[in-house]
Amino acid sequence: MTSVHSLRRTLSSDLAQAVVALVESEGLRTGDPLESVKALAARFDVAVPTMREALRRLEGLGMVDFRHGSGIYVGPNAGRRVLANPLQSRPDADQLVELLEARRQIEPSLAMLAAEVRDPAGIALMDETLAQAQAQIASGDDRLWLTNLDFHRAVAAAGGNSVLVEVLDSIVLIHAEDQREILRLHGDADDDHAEHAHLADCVRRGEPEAARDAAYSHLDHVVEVIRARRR
Amino acid sequence: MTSVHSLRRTLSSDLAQAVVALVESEGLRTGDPLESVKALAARFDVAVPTMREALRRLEGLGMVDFRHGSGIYVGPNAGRRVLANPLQSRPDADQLVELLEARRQIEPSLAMLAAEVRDPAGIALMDETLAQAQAQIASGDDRLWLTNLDFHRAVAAAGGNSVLVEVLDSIVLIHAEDQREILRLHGDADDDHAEHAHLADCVRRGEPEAARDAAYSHLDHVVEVIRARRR
DNA sequence: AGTCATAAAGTCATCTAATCACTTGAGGAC
DNA sequence: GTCCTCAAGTGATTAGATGACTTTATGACT
Repeated sequence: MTSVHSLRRTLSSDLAQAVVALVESEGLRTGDPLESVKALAARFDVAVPTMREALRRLEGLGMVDFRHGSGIYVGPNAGRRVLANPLQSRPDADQLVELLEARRQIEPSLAMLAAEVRDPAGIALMDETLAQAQAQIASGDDRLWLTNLDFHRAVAAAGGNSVLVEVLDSIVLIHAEDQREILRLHGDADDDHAEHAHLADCVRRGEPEAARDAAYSHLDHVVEVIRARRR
Repeated sequence: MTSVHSLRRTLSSDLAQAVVALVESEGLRTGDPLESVKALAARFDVAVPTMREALRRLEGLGMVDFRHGSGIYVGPNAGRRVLANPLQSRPDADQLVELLEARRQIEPSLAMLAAEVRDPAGIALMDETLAQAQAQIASGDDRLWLTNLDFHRAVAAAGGNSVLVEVLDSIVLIHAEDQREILRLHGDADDDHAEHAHLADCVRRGEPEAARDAAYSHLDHVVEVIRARRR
């Protein structure tokens, strides 16, 4: 059952690994420029098209960005271990339910950890996103759904475990575009916000069980809304 | 906080997406052959190197495999939404602890779901990996650590939620190579196996709370073993 | 009939070279 | 100082070539 596929080494796979090692050894971060394709090809003594193929591998993973006319930059996924597949198609109705059920299973344990650890940066992010959501509800801002995603990320961040942050972020990203529709179907942004606020309170107060239950009932509610739509 | 990076469309990114759509529309699965690079280039009316760049993006994600002299095949990650970054370096000691703590937080909820759902395929896999592990312990087989990974995957599978299976698999893959060392440090394969067997019993019997606690104490034990090594 | 060896065709892997589109920085004019 | 223009550098895509690998077809032998 252990995954078995092509293990043949190619220059492009070795080069991709070498670029990752270079990014790490030079302490580069998202947004930092790398050498140009031509310079990298020279550094590793390969042809430009071969270097480009290697860099496209990295680009597919979000580890580098090509900027036309400007150069190659370290991408948003540099240093990240768990990823959302950027090329997977939008979930259908069944898959969306499954996704939300997965969240309903996982997020309570993340909320619990958040209430135990109460990482200050995560707490600050929770507060920030709650305030922003409040303002967006008041002004009818269309971007509320994005802010709600950020709230969930912030809860994960309050647990102080970067792997869990990546996991939650990956799950959320898979159906990011659907969140807008979910919010619309929910039909009550104030109610949704109140559930978020209650969860945040439990986390802030350091009540793991309450936080777990708040996260569960919030996600359970969302699952029910989406289930209802499927009938 | 929402990720912002290059949104400029290129042929290679459009082509990558088009190949994914082609794989889906033709119902292709891991291991199935695609058309040759040359034929794909002709199909999409682009030059071969451009097609190759697009396919390298997909290769980076594990969605296609290039086989020298043979052709392009659908890769192991086709259809998969949550991935482990194949190019991330091995975790250092701190990161390994963080990873295991993440598992300690998540796997109890997966075990709980497994005990609630008891998906037959997942249960069968659990039984199979336990029996295999038993045989490997008896014969001193070096591959025990691989089988133990499969056991954890099987528990996730028993929950019947494919997103959670991918999540668990991704987390496990991040530190796959370290599992060998973890098992060595644990020093007691029989004890480890007994913990697995106990967890499997709870799942089989449909006891969610017991399964959750079994998973937690098992992972907690592993975390302690690794922490001890760090001192 | 089946098996084995060889050659040809097809395919990937890497390279060289060219042209076009975009960005950045330097220099000059005001 | 600011603004504009141009040149240099950079990515994007194409065309073409050679070498390494795999698969298939054909012929010879048993």
